[in-house]
Amino acid sequence: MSPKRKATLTDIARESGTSIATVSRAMSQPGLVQPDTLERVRQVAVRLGYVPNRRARALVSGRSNTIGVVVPTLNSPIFSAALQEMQKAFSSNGYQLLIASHEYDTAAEAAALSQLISHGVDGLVVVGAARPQSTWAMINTAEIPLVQLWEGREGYDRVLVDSFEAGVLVARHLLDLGHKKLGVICGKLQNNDRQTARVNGIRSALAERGLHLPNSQVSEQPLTISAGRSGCMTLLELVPRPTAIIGTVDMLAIGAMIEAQGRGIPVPEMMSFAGIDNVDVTAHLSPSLTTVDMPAASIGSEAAALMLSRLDGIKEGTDQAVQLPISLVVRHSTTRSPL
Amino acid sequence: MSPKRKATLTDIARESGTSIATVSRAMSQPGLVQPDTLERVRQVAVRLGYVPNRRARALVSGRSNTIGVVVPTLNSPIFSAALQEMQKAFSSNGYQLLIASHEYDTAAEAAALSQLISHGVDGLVVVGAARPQSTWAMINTAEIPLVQLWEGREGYDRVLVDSFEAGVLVARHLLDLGHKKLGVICGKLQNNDRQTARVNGIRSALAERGLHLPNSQVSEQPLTISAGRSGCMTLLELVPRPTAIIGTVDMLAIGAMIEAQGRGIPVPEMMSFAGIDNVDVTAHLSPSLTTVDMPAASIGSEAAALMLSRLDGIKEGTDQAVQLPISLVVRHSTTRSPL
DNA sequence: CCTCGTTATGTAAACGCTTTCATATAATTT
DNA sequence: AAATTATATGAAAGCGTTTACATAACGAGG
Repeated sequence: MSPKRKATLTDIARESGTSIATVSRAMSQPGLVQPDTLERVRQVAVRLGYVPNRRARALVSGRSNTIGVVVPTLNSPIFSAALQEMQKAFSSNGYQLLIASHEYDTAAEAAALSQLISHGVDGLVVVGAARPQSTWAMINTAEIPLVQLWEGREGYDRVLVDSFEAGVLVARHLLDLGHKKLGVICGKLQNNDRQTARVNGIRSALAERGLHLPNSQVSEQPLTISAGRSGCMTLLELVPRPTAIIGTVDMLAIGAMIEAQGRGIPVPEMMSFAGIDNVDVTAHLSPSLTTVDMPAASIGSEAAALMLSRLDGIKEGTDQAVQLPISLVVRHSTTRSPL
Repeated sequence: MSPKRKATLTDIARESGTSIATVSRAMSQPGLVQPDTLERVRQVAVRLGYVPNRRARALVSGRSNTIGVVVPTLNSPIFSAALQEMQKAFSSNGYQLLIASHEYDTAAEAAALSQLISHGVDGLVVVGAARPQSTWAMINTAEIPLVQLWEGREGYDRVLVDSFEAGVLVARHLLDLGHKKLGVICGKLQNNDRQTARVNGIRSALAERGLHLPNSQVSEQPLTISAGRSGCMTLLELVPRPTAIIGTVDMLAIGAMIEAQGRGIPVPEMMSFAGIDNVDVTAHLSPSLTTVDMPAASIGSEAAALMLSRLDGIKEGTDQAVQLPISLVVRHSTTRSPL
């Protein structure tokens, strides 16, 4: 029933009375072998259930047809969406995705990258640019194309969305509605340039109006709904209470809004809530959540396009940056300040 | 920086005045080389920035330290959660995850599996057992450990949750509340044994009470919130209207509930809604959603444990099945039938 | 001393594939 | 008909490792 050893080129060569070189060509460059030989080889290949060994192929050709992707976490609709698109684009170009996550730990990220590199990936995709010099050095010595997502440093390809501007947009929107005291719930800021930029954007928008955001009005939290709730709890104790709360990711804003509603605070009449990212659910909540659209899926497809152009040698030389547009999505969770 | 060639064992051997075999041993079995030689080799290795080439290692050793995982989609909190756990468990055991998705297309799944196998993965993880005979044949000839998730056929390791029972639980709950006419919104049933089993479970619970579920009361939809909304729209046109709607995945139930609320139908007073999966948000909706807890994260970690035990050769021989418990989570979206 | 283990190291053969380079045959030109 | 060119195929050289197998050095037991 099942052949003991896996079929190799040598087996096919023997069975089809030809040479290993011819079989190799029949597989990868069919144009180079005569039609009848090709047919014969193919039949034997099918009969033996031949599957090419990509490891061997990778060893000799120096290419593995594999792309390494390192994301902070798989448990986020944002990164899932980007991954999903990359997976689509890469697999239809014959590439496989080697995926790792590091749970926002720089050491874990370095370890993952090192593994991927020694695995021989043809390219690397990472999120953000905040990582120790040693990690950058490792990436450099690998000498393979790198694409950075969301944020990115110069010198490497990158697909960007303006996190700072996202913070500005959402804060300005609330200020325009007359809110003077904001609460902010954000993710851990250390080694997270997306979060940092968003908060900085908020601060900058406040500064434009001569306002200041003391640390007491900022709550750092994990990126979950429950964390959003507890962040909200903290902020509600401020005196006077903020009239609006920004979650720097939607999940936090959602949690915060739910917590407020649970305490009988009418949203948005008494208190406004806004997020950033525009994940699916936000449109369906009641009230629907005002947020800033950050096109995660497009980031994924753009990244794939960028990487593929590098791998095909179409683009060479200097680094490219693609900036994707973001936009404020005003829904029903924000309204004029009651004060 | 000089665009130097990557250091290999040969380079280190030359520079350290020893042989390639000794260097290899120094790397992988340090106990076999004399301390001072070891030291000398290590220093040269560091100086040259040596990184072992896993492809070559994989070629000769026949192991790639890579696990292939094929999921229907990355865009689902269920699969993300499972992947997340697997990633954690595998990476801390020195394995990398090679991930592919197929968007519920069996041909795409077969292609992905073939790619993974030819990549030389040491093990495969798949979701469900519904795939053509040809795909199973391919898996068989690969002769590597396989773990099936959610559903699985005998003869291969599997981590199971009882999808049929999930359907039974949720339907029985509604029947107990006096509901007589149910609407069901489910995912595409073809080649999806999880969805099929859930619907069958619902049908079976109805049959226990002598009730029948005509196809007109079942709406097949993609697995999104919007799809849940449009599924709900269809079902609302039935005369008489169902008094309760089951979404066979939470996203569908959420969409349905939102649609009903949007039309001014009081939930749960006038109409009950229930889902299956118990994803994060369900607890925070208003009203919170009654659902069946399906432990996606545990499925991931159990799967990893099973696979690792196979790879370490701890477990040999017959297939193992791990059955994880599920449970009805009654929240506030379901109540007694108004009729 | 000579044989017998140990222990440390080197030699060389795989692993399965791609890819020059050379050769043989067929097709085209002079 | 000879010379040139194109086309198909084969032989063989790696790609960077691991791993039998062989060799050499060194005490120990007889």
